[in-house]
Amino acid sequence: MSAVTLSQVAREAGVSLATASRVLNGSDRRPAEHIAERVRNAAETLGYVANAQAQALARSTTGLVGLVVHDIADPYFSSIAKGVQRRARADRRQLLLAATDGTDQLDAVAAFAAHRTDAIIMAGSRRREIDPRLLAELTRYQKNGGRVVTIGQAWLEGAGSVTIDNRGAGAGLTDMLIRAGRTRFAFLGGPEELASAAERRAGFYWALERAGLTAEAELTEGFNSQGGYEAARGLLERLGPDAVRGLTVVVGNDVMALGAIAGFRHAGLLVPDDLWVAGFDDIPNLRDFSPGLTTVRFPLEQIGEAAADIALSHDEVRIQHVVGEIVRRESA
Amino acid sequence: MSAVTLSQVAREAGVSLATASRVLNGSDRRPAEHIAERVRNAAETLGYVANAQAQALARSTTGLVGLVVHDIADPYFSSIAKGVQRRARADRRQLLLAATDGTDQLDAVAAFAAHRTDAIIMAGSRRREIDPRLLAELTRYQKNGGRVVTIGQAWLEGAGSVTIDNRGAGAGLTDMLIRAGRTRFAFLGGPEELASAAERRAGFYWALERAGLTAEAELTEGFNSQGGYEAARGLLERLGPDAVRGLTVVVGNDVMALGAIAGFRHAGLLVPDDLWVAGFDDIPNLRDFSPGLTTVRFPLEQIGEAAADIALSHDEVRIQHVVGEIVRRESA
DNA sequence: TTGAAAGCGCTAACAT
DNA sequence: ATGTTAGCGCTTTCAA
Repeated sequence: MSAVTLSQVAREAGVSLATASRVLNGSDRRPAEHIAERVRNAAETLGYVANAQAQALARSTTGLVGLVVHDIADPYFSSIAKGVQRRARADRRQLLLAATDGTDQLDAVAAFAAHRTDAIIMAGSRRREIDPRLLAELTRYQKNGGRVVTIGQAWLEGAGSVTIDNRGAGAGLTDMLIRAGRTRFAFLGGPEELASAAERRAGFYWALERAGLTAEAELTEGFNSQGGYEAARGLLERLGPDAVRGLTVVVGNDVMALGAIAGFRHAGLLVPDDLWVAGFDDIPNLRDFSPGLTTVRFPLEQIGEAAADIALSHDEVRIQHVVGEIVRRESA
Repeated sequence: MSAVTLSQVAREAGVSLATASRVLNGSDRRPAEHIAERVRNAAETLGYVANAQAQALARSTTGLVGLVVHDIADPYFSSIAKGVQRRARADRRQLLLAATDGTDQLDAVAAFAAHRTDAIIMAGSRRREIDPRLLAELTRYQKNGGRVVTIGQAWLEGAGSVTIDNRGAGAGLTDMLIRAGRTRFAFLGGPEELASAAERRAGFYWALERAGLTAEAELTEGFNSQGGYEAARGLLERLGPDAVRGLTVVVGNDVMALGAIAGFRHAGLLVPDDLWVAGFDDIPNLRDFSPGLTTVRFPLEQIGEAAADIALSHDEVRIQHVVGEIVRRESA
């Protein structure tokens, strides 16, 4: 990575380092136009590309923002990432992306801290019990002037946040279904350590209880398509096809719900003919799916943008709350 | 972004800067264990986090790899990104991600060059006619020691590449369909400037021609779900529902194919009852889709990994060719 | 084995 | 308005 340096440009243009810096890399002081011209020409002919590392060192700010997601191939996270990216680019910031597959959030945060990102956005599924080392790392990062924004819940003191009303979504969705006349329910959820999974489940039970109903079954699997598939098969195994017929199955998220529908279908049960299924998020690929999945919409890209906005804003740390919107389609 | 510096650690430990550097941030020279211990303790109590920018400046290598995609929310690209990320992490590299929405690849590359990424992976849809400024920027980047890897086609001299056999896939898929007895075809494709779109289309026509067949229609729309939907509606408008019935519709990629199927469905035409549809890529969310989509599988995550592998490998630039595998499902 | 010191490329006081 | 120069935090050669 050798490259043309500023001083080479300065020499070529016959000006000082400082002048070259001023014309090439913004400054409030504007050198005379004829000299600026000379510098620009020199830069052009030499092929100068500013060294962001050196600038970062000198300016003590990197223009980097870090995003931690669980799985970038999951439409939930990739939609959020798209929003973050868009907002970051509007500010000419670069995005450092880490996909953690769940475990090594700590590594990712440490790497971001080392790279002195100006902000870190945590979209990774928050575990209910947060690794104290992760907490310590983030806290230190904040103490050093870094801004952190959490998506989902506001689980870090001093951090900005875009909170998602998972519990309300679970309750609202279930409630709507009950009012639509449904009485027989089951829940397929993700690991209870995932806060969002746990909250959606809690909302589900809260609505059920309020209506004097009880769930006929609950299964827990991975918070992904495969998990949904397995949960569906597990439900069938546990209850038998006859009992599953007529059930309204609330599933922890859309990706998992699609997997569950596939699982039921492979067992010969069709949604919405034999049973009903609903999910959460309203991920973009739902659009092409048939039957249309009843779900609770969270505007994922906007959530990403909002998180980036908080991360990049210079005023006080904000917490923004997002409430889902129930979208009724054919599946339930 | 103030933070504890190495010299603070060195002072605290009562050793020189050099020694502290050697124990904390790897080196072939290993200080005595008892002194290393002291340094590590000092770093721990002070909360030292190495400054990657400073290290980059001193070492003249950043440990960054840049990835340019078209749309990170598109499963094609997010799957590739997942593979790249995985491989990068195995090398403890950080991933700089840019989503370009098609146009500003140049900006993205310039930013990566400024950040002195060790490598740049271009997964963005390559336009047939490459912006000469983009070419110039990448060439300069290479001249300065940066490695670039292109995914799709090998369109940059001196760059590594994971090439995708789009033409072969188009021909193979169509050929298979013809041998299965299909005679009436249509093609729904993406913009002709996109190299992959154009190649798949070329393969389609090549196979058709060889069999003495001609396409009954061809439409071009956006290379995404929405484009597929519109193309389907357009096809219906052009040919009328009766002529569309019995058609085998080859679509430029899976995302677009799913959109097309939805478009047909909304018009009352069901796949595979009324017509057939096939796509390309075998994106992961196909798994839950019904009817199962006949497609040509390209191992997206592996392609990403391979690209990263070439980008990070120290030996000569490699070009790896990936041939698709036809996956026959219910849709065609 | 350990330390001193010269950079790495740039910015921003401070001088002129 | 332009130039000089002292860092920014770290690595690495060269001496000790």
